[in-house]
Amino acid sequence: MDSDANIPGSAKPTINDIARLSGVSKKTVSRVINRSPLLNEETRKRVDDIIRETGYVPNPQARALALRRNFLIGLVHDNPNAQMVLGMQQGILSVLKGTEYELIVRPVDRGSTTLVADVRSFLERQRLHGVVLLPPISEDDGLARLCDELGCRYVRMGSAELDDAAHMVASNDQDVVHEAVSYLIGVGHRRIGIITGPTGFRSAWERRQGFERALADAGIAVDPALVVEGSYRFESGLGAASKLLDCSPRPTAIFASNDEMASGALHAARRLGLDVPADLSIIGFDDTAIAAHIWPPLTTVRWPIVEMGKAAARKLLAGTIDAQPEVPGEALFLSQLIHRASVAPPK
Amino acid sequence: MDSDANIPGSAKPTINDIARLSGVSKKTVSRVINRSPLLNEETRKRVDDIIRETGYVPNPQARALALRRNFLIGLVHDNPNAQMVLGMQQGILSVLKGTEYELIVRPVDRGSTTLVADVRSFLERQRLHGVVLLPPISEDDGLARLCDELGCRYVRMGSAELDDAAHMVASNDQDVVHEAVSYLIGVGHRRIGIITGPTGFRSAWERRQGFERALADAGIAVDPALVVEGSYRFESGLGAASKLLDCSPRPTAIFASNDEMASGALHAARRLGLDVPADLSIIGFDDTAIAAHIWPPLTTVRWPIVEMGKAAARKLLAGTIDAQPEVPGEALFLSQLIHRASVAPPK
DNA sequence: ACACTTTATGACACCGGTTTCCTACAAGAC
DNA sequence: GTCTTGTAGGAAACCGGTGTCATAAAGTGT
Repeated sequence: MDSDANIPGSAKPTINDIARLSGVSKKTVSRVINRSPLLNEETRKRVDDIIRETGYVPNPQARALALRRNFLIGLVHDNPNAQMVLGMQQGILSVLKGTEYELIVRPVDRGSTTLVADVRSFLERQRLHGVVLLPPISEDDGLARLCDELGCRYVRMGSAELDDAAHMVASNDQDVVHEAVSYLIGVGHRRIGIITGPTGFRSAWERRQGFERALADAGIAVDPALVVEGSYRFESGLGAASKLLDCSPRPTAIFASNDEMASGALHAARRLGLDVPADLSIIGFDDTAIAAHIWPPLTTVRWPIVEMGKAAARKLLAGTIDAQPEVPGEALFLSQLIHRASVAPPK
Repeated sequence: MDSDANIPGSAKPTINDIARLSGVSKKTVSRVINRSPLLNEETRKRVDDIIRETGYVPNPQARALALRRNFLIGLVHDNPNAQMVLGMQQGILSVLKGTEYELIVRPVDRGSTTLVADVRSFLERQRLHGVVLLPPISEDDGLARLCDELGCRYVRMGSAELDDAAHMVASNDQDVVHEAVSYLIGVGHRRIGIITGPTGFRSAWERRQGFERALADAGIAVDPALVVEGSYRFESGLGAASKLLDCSPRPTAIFASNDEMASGALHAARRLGLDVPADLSIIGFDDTAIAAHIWPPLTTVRWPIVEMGKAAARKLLAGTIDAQPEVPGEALFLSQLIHRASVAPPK
């Protein structure tokens, strides 16, 4: 059978071995591998059998050299949220599994002035098949242009539909925040604070927009004192919530633009002796592990992150041999409000 | 200057271009690239200047083919702890940064019967420079043997020093748990429960061992009823803690073998109306984000995970051009007990 | 002055695929 | 029976590096 496939030290078969064994030329073997249509069925079968018998697998390095293109998908990110990055990886990898593509991870510095140059040299060197850009750097149009210029496929993850839907996998942040804040209003809250994400982040802007729209729709004016900027970090949530809870009259509910800041807000409330949700309702965003495990369990918004990763990978593989059917309209994913125990009617 | 380096469409220079421009042979350029010692200083400089001027970068695919070895480090894992996986990635990547190595991520199924075969085909295909094995699969000797057989460098991450220290980056789980439990005993606890990790995991065994040794050293007998197995998941922590708190006399402290189970235990205590730490002290393990953000902030053990990642990468790069000085004795890393607010003397 | 290293470099094959171009042959048109 | 036309498959060059070995020039000892 696989006589020499497992003998340690025995070299792996190459395309030449297969050609010799099946009595055809390299090129014909290559045609078999690449499912060329102009091939005699009988020849194909003969070569195919040899390939199976020997356990031959084409050498990816040689292919990459000849094709000037690697079977690698890059994940370029600058995102501190471990769960998000890993969720993405998981989604992408689940689609890549069984194909000849592999995932290569490239964290970058958003702050760096050489960001675009760094990514450029990475893409040029590795000749990736495609890249997935995670927020916040996915919001950088310069990177998208770079990919276009380099002929590298790309998908941008984001919190809102952008113009180039072809390259976008997005979630409906604004709408779901609208829903969340409307829900707070629905249970009776009128003074609602928001801890926003940092200025310049699309996600921060979208979420804030959803917040303001919900208030506007309910005929509630936005009190600027109830809008405090955070940095998406725990400490900033703690600080921002303290500031909000100093206002008078005190807000009865807070929407935090991510879970980490929401848990900071929870701590701030506790320091003031406030009970959540009796004295203060809190809603977060992301549904990280912490949301479910904190006390009280946090009402929050769940991003279908793994699904989005799958969609991104499918987009990148579209048109290749390994392509999976692309689900139509899967550019926009709907986040979901997860009801737990951090919301109650105001006293 | 870099006349054609940035003209879109202009092909990237190859080794042939450099050879032609500097009037030497390909081989000599290759020698310059690889810092060959038997090279005239003057020639080197001339070629080096051309390389700099043109912005030439060797094609990694061609190198991989010729060398039969890729400049890729693999991260093979089957670990549900996002923070741990990402921390590792971060550590590894910080060492890889600036080198020509890239990181390629490969999650696997521990359960799968084809585990070793999967990893084998992955390694054979990609011809990685080396791999980092994360627990729990790093505990599988079969994989280590496989790497040896394939001539692939590897580093195993683990929770205890194993025999092959050359391939090991470990933490002192047992000792630090001993320290943690001794600390509980020190503040007065006598009935201490443990939620262990699942049987078969080295980390679970080590932590349990540390627990038992600490009790033994204090002359306290281990009550089998106070040892409950968990699965490292939140729900199992909740369940296990409920079981422990049903015992009478009730334990006054619980050591949970990871933070997720510790937070489950916290919930169990809250359901029974128990105050942590007044009625029940809890110590966790991992220092995940949740530990600091939960209420009360969890006393726990911090793995120097990023540092361990760096060490692993340094080990894999040792002896290469990109090698960084290997810190001697960095096979064993010391975890640290982080004191927060979930421990108090028993009533 | 001679053989004998040592040093610096080049020619050429090779890694394992793909692409281009060409040939041989069979089928169909006239 | 000759002339296209189409199809299956092969030869050789190529992708961009590296290894092996040969060679010319310079240095060394006697």
